[in-house]
Amino acid sequence: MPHRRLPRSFYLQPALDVARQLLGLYLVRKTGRAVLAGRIVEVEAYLGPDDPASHAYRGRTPRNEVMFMKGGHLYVYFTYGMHFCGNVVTGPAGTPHAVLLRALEPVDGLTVLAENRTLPVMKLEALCSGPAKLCQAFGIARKENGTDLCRGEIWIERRDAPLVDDMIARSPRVGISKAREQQWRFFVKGSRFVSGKTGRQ
DNA sequence: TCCGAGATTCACT
DNA sequence: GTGAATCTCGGAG
Repeated sequence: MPHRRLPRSFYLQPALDVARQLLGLYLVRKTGRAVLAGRIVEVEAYLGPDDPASHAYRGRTPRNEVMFMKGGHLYVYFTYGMHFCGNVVTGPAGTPHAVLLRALEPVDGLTVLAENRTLPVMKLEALCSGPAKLCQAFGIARKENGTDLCRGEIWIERRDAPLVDDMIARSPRVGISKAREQQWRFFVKGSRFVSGKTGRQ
C-alpha cells in the first residue's frame, strides 16, 4: 500500500470521528537526518465550547488560537512547566475542536526518537507512551505550533487497513478534573504502547 | 506494585 | 497568585 498523506477532508470531520479513525494511522516527521514515524494507539477528543476540559471552552485566546484554524493544523501547547503536548485540529475554521495525540508505537527512526528524549529510554514501550513523551521524541515544540499537516514536514498517513471496532476501546480522559463522565479517550485494545502502566487500561 | 511529590513555565483569573 | 490535557524517581507496603 503506498504511503499517502491524509487529505484535508479527513480533518474536517467531527473530532470524535477523527479521533476514532486516527487509531492505527501513522504520524510521520521528515527531518534532515531521518524519517520518524509512529503508529497512533491512543488519542483523546476535545470539543471546544461544549467541553469544560478544553482549552477553548472559554473562547479564543492567544494560546489557543490555532484551535480555531481549519482542520489539519497542529496545536502544540506547553504545560506543567516542562512539557509539550500535540493536538490535531479538526472541523472547519472557527470550530475549536482538537484531538490530543497521547501515545504512539515507534516504527521508523527509533535511534533518533530515543536521542530526542532527555532521559535515556531503555524500553521501546516507554519511548512515546504519553503526550509529552511523544512530542519530545518527535521534536515537537513551540515552533511546531500551527504546522499544517497537509503541507509541512509533519503529516499523518495510512499504511495498513483500518482497524475494526473490536480492536478499539474507550475510557474517560486522563489528567483532567472536568467532564470526567465523557468517554472521549480512544485506544487500541491490548496495545503495549498506550500510556500509563504497561498493559494497563 | 502503588502512591506521593518535585520539577519549572506559562496563561489566565 | 494559582493551577495546569505530565513525567519520573524514590520510598513504603
